[in-house]
Amino acid sequence: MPELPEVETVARGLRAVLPGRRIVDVRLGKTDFMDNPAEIGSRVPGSLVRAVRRHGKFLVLDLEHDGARPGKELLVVHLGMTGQLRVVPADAEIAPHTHAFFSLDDSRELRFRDPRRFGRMLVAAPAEEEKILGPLGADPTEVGEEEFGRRITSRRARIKALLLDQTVFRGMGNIYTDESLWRAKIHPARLGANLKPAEVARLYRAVRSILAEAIRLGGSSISDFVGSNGEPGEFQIRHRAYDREGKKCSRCGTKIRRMIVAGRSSYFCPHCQRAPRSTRKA
DNA sequence: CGTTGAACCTGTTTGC
DNA sequence: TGCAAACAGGTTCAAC
Repeated sequence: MPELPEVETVARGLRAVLPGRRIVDVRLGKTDFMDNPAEIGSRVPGSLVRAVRRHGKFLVLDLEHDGARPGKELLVVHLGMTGQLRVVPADAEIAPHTHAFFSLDDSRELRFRDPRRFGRMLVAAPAEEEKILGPLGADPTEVGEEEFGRRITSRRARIKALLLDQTVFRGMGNIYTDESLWRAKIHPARLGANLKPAEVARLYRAVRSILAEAIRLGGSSISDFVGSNGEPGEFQIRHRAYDREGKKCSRCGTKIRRMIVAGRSSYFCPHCQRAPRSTRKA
């Protein structure tokens, strides 16, 4: 669920409360989704949170130790499918599947909850950042139109696969990919290299406007997404394609269809988004 | 290069 | 009603 707008929502929420706070204690539950749980337990306590950043779907907390053993650390978190990061009073009830507790110096706690444990968490030295986040592609909210087009038209993979590929663009997931393709009137099975300039231009505008609006509305809450303050997002009410199989396209009235593209459920309007010859009929 | 399917794990929805 | 299958915002890896 957490795609770029949801992770951005969490990042903004954490940014409002964490910088300047000290993490005084760390307690861990299940740790099978952590790269180095023992290191998290030993290297995070005592650190000061300097900044909160988002890189694609990754969240990065810049930590700094002062005193006896000064140094910087990065706490890297990926929310996977069902991950949540929330700041709550230290005595708040513990929700099921809460696997990490970071006690703060203001009687509150940063908690990580993840029922499916598809998330990821690790602590790393700043020098390791490039190795971890370097492979990620361009941020779709910052990329220029020219580079956006180049990354698409230079490839013969399906546009859906390209938008989902985190080494092409970082942050898009199944929801925003379908919403963007619907708005741009492009079928998910089209090949990147076959998109015409006008289509690339439409897609560029669609991606950027969809992501911007989703961020503005705090992301999409399909079943359980909440921001760091526990508030759900509201963009799901604006969905025009995702999870709308059988419902009418809001542009033309044709029923939205679902098909598997790039291994993922893909929702599209068969009238507005014409299929390429390769997949037509069947 | 590009595609497909399975795996990771738990919870919810759907179908018979 | 009840149980099993299908499905879910993500990523990664093997096989073709």
